[in-house]
Amino acid sequence: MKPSMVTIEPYGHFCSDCAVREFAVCSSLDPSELRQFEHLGRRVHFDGGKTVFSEEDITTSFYNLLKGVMRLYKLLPDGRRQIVGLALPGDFLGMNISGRHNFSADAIGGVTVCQFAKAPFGRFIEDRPHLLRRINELAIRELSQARDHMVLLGRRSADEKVAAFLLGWRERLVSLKEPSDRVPLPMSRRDIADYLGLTIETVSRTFTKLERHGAIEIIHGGISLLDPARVEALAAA
Amino acid sequence: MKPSMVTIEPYGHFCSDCAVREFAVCSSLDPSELRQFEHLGRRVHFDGGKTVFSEEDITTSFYNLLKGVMRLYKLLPDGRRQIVGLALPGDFLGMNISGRHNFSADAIGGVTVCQFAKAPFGRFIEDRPHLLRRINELAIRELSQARDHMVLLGRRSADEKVAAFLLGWRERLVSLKEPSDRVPLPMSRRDIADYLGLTIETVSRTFTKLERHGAIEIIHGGISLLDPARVEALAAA
DNA sequence: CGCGTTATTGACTGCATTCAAGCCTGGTGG
DNA sequence: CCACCAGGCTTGAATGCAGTCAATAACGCG
Repeated sequence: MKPSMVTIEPYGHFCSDCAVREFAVCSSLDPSELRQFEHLGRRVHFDGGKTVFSEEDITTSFYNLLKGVMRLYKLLPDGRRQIVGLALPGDFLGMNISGRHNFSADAIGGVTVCQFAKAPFGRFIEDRPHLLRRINELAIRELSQARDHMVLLGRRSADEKVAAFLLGWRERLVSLKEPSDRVPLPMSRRDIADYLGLTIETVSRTFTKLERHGAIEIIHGGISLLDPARVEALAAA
Repeated sequence: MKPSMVTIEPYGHFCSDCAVREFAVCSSLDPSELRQFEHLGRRVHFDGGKTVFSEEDITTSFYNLLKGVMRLYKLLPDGRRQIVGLALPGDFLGMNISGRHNFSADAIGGVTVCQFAKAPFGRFIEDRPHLLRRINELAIRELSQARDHMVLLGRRSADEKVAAFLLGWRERLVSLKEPSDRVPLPMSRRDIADYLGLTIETVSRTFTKLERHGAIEIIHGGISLLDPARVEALAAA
């Protein structure tokens, strides 16, 4: 049977075999807290392309990404899109102060999230400052990434953007202990373009240029980093 | 006597007359906590142009901006600069997870900050989750601003960038209860350009164009918004 | 096998940058 | 008080990088 687009597993009893337990928000919880925590979240699966939440939605849930990749983006009224982040397992989504998500989030390929209803999660945090501290850490880390990305968007050339993207993406995957020189790129050229503030044509041309120069090889579903040093030089640190 | 570039006031006894008490981090503290808090911070004044902290500095202090405007920026090795934020009174600076500031911060015009040594401040937070919660709120607000700015940098034209900047800046000043249609711009054209990912020439040309169209008037140290609706239309929401 | 989608490649355009003068303003010293 | 200078700002002309428009190629899917 073909899986439905959104599959919900029953509540509870899953933290023990959770792949992101060590580095997600839940890393701050001790074993007994973790048992209570299990009952707050449920695993939900989204097929590729599905929208998990939208920019103007009222926030009813937080999400802990367990598996897969998500694009976080904002749209201008005329349809121009800027991807403001690519989420990987361990990322925590949904915090805001306006009561609304201020960006949209789609699954890129299949995705599994741990979904928490806002109110009970809020109550759970209430008397667990170490969890709040952990959430704060993650927010500050994202803020730092956001600032780096602003530099890329505002001050780097197309070549530098693409090179920096490949290295940065590889780096993030490595920290999730994926292998190394073969860099999978599950997102489309359009996604890459919208992440880097470019057009698909420019991304495509730049990939081809890098390949012609022997820096990378374009393979199915990703690239192979043939000459990391050369790519680093192009990224202009 | 001409004031020295950095003036340090003695510790303590200043929260009571602090202009940002209501909306800065300290808004989360009750009166008795505030009295303790006073002894942690000291006011420091920086003249215009002075650097308060630099990108690669090890973090030894946090800062609560009391008065003035600061530019927060990152530099590329070849000197290109991207301003990643403009800080106004009430903003809290210095949080990071790497132990180093990951951006630099200069005073634009004279600035007064409330400076907290990292260790005692950390200890003070320890058993005051409401303060941590407040810091988290501010981080999330900044994250939201950062994402908006990414859209501007990656997907907006020069005209849209400048128009959106003027409106956004006015909005922030209004929320600090500055008047309205006269928008002071204490920062230089270079600062504006580096904030918007443009060159000074483009910023200057765009200002002139807006003025010729009757949307704004360029006045000394700022602009006057003659036709806000027109500027909003140009900003493309 | 054929269709629709995604990616690549090419030719041309145009927006923002670069290069280059000139202007205006504020501060300094005669 | 005014002349001069330095730095910031404005304006103009020319260039070039990335975007647009368009055609083709490759792929995934039924």
